[in-house]
Amino acid sequence: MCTSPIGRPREFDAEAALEKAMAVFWAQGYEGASLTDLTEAMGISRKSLYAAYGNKEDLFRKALQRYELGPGAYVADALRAPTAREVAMAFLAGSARANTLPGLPAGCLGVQGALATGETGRVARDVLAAWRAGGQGLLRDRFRQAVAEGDLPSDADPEKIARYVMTIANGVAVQAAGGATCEELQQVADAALRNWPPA
Amino acid sequence: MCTSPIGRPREFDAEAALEKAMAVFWAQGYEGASLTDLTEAMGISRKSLYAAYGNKEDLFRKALQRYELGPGAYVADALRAPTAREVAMAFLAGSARANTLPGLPAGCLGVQGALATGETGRVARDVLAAWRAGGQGLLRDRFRQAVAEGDLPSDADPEKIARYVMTIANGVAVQAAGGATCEELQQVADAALRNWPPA
DNA sequence: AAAATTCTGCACCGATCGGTGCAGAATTCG
DNA sequence: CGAATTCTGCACCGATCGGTGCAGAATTTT
Repeated sequence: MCTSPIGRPREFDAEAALEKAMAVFWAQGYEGASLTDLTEAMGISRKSLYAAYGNKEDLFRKALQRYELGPGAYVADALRAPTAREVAMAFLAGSARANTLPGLPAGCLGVQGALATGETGRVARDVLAAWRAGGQGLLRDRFRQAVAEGDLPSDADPEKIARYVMTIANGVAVQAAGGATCEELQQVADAALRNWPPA
Repeated sequence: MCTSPIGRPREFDAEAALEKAMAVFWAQGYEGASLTDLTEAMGISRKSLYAAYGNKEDLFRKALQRYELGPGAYVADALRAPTAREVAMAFLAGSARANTLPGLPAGCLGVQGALATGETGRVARDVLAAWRAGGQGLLRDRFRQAVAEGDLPSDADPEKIARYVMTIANGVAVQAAGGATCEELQQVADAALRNWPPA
């Protein structure tokens, strides 16, 4: 058995470096983040990056996972709220907050990362589109459960409600990228959920 | 006096070619649209492009202006509606339609074009961010007028209402890029304006 | 000590980028 | 006709891209 592999041990914190990479992708998008940008932010050499994370696309996928567990954790939190309305409120409030975190890029990695790209960024764009669609699916499932529980009226359409909520969140991300503050975005979220269910 | 300049006349329709360029920028973003993509879609040579439009950045600016007069004309139309609520409704309905036009890219040029880019696309990104902010300002001014006319209550905040409406429109653009249909987006718009004013 | 592994850092690869120069044909003026 | 202008198309520029190879030092194991 071997407690640690033979050879010189890794000198950098792989998790901390991944967090730096996440921030770069977040701020500059997949294609806008060059390997030089990434390695400089992560404080490691090109070779170390490839040895530790694979290639740029692999690094991006890992950064997206890191985003889900860090700044994007509000999604999972919101889904645990007791009622559908509270789910929606927590989701939008979390979105407003996560899109305006001090010290981190404004907006949402899932929006900023690769809405439109050239051919080289097609995979990243598809990954993010699927990621956003997945999140919307989670909301829909949660609202379906609410209908089953009587928390939402039986004629409510979970799909439409999920799309409504996610559309606001997407708009919030774009607004944040343009400089809107958390407070301003929270007001938008409040207004969007003034009557419930929305559809 | 000279009715036409000396020399061989231009063989392509500059307006039609600009429309093609607009579609390419719309679908692929500023950086994602290479000169080869553009010239192939426009059906002209590289040299003709530079002679007729300047450089890539100039072409992008002209394409954005073309967008305002074509697919984006719903904004100006909506602003002419008689009441604030009708302005908002027309704006969101037009947004839903313009983001899902058959034969043209899904989404909004102002969103797709350059949310996040590398250094080379910084100018384009700033142009688009300013463009979106400008549109929001137009809404705000229109809502200010509505307050002055008594169409909106005197305690209504035109700035907040404009931001609310624009956030929905931004979210609609992202949704459309992900494949949402016009009908689905219209339902979102309906829900967002169910109670009025929203804030 | 010897082997194994990872480190840093630089040079280099082929590909693509935006943009330009040049040659030769085409067309319209005086 | 000759001058002027724009056309097409290809080759080329320097820069940057993602990714790799290599050399030599460092640090761990057996």
